[in-house]
Amino acid sequence: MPKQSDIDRVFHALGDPTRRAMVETLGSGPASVSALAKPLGISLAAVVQHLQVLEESGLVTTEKVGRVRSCRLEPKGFRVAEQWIADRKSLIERKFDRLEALLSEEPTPPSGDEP
Amino acid sequence: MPKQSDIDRVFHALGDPTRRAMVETLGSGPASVSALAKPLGISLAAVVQHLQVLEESGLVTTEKVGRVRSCRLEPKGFRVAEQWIADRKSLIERKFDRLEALLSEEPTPPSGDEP
DNA sequence: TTGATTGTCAAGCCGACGCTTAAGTGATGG
DNA sequence: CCATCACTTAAGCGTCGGCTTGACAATCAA
Repeated sequence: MPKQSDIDRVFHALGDPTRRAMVETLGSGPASVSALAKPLGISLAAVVQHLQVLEESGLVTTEKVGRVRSCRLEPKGFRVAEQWIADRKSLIERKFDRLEALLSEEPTPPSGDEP
Repeated sequence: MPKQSDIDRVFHALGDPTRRAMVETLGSGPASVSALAKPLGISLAAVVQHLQVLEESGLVTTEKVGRVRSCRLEPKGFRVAEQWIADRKSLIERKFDRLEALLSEEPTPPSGDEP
């Protein structure tokens, strides 16, 4: 089970549109820092800062070979976010089910109480 | 398909730990503004501000009856976030599959090209 | 009506965050 | 070796976001 601080880090990381754009770029395969920077129109330094956040959140891993750092998506962080959302959704739907059961007043309810 | 601005709003809303705590509270059923404020230890005004963000993101709906505003989770916003994450994850896993295919050098590959 | 409850609005404070520039490091190519 | 490339680090700047306080509804109970 992921710790609270893991959840905090992942959602904080995904909260920024620039970082999400980087994640989307990485969706089509590993990329270097400058390749990530190009479509964003911001400085390399800014990208590096975002990468640090993404790495600490477990959404991205990087590996430096020679003078280029290669970045790729990491499933771990995504599972954390996915799980949290799935948990909330299941709660909503459980309520919905109960509501439906109440509203639909079936002709043959579990325990008939109509006249 | 959700618009970019929808995605922005949802992830921005979920990016704040206080708002996520509110969502978790609402997981066990609808609650009033002051009920939401109690476990957080912040002012009512702050909670109302967070509620505005949550409502604009489609994660929460509220309805005022009498002098109490009742807040509940709304599936719509969650689907937006879930979808975005699922999309990224599918990309990661697709890569993984291809990698496995390459690494495992099957004895009977789809199109044999060995000597 | 009076008073308490429940929430809303406006203003302002302040720390966190995203970004920039500038200077520095290490690998690579000629 | 020297220049270039691909980052990295540090410092600083401006804005945004979360929170508070205080004044102001609106509703309910006695």
